[in-house]
Amino acid sequence: MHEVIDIAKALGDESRLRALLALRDGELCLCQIIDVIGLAPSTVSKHLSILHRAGLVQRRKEGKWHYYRLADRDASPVARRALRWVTDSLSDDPDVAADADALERVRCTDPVELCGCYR
Amino acid sequence: MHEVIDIAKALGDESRLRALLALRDGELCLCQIIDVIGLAPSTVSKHLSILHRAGLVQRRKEGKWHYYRLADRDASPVARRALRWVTDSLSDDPDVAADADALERVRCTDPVELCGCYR
DNA sequence: CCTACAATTCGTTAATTCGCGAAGTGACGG
DNA sequence: CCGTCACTTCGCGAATTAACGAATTGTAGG
Repeated sequence: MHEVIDIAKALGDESRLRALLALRDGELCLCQIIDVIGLAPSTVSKHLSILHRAGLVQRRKEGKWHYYRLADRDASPVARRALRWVTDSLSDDPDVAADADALERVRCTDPVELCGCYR
Repeated sequence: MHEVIDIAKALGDESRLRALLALRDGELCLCQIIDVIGLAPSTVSKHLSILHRAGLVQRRKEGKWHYYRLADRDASPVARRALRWVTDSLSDDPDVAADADALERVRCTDPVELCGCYR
């Protein structure tokens, strides 16, 4: 019961949905997500940690960068199904499409250069 | 996007999940749901209206009774899928099973007698 | 009519949540 | 070491939400 509640709560926020959908095409460093979402680093970090605790997202540290990706394969059946629900439901969403455009630009940028989310 | 958010928010609450699952086996009058959930009538009414606005539940008035049922067939594809997600995910949940037991007793009671939720 | 009853709406309070900036961690590069 | 950078944790206000009881709506029976 609580797993479902945690997942549903995690999905009940626009910023978190946008972050999730941004991860649809592969893992991202937090600063890239910050760039797409456009909120304060601490805020985005918290959102991702909520998604992580709900089992929707996995993290990987590499040096000072923290990479996030959809849990997908490693997720529980309940989480995996929730993930498919949101990604399918929002595949044609205009906001998600706009984020995808922004992401494309972000992906073409040198990661080191990109992490100017603090500047 | 907003449909997904409304649905996810509606599902991110224990009382609402319990109410939804109680409707799994067919429509119920509000007072029956109140009896199962065990919260104040005004609170349960509000929960059901949230589920209704999210498109997860439908209402039907008959005299002074208001019956609720899962939207299922009449729901949008997004809502229908969410409904299947929760009902499947919680099919073995102990709390839901306990509510189902309570419901069985409720269903065997004369509806007129049962609506003593205010007494 | 008038009362009783099912349900909803309203107003309030307590708890949770979202956002931020400031301070703290931990890794890398001089 | 020391500073810098990426990120997280902490602590705070503002906004949202869950719960209740009181008041309101609407239907059915005396």
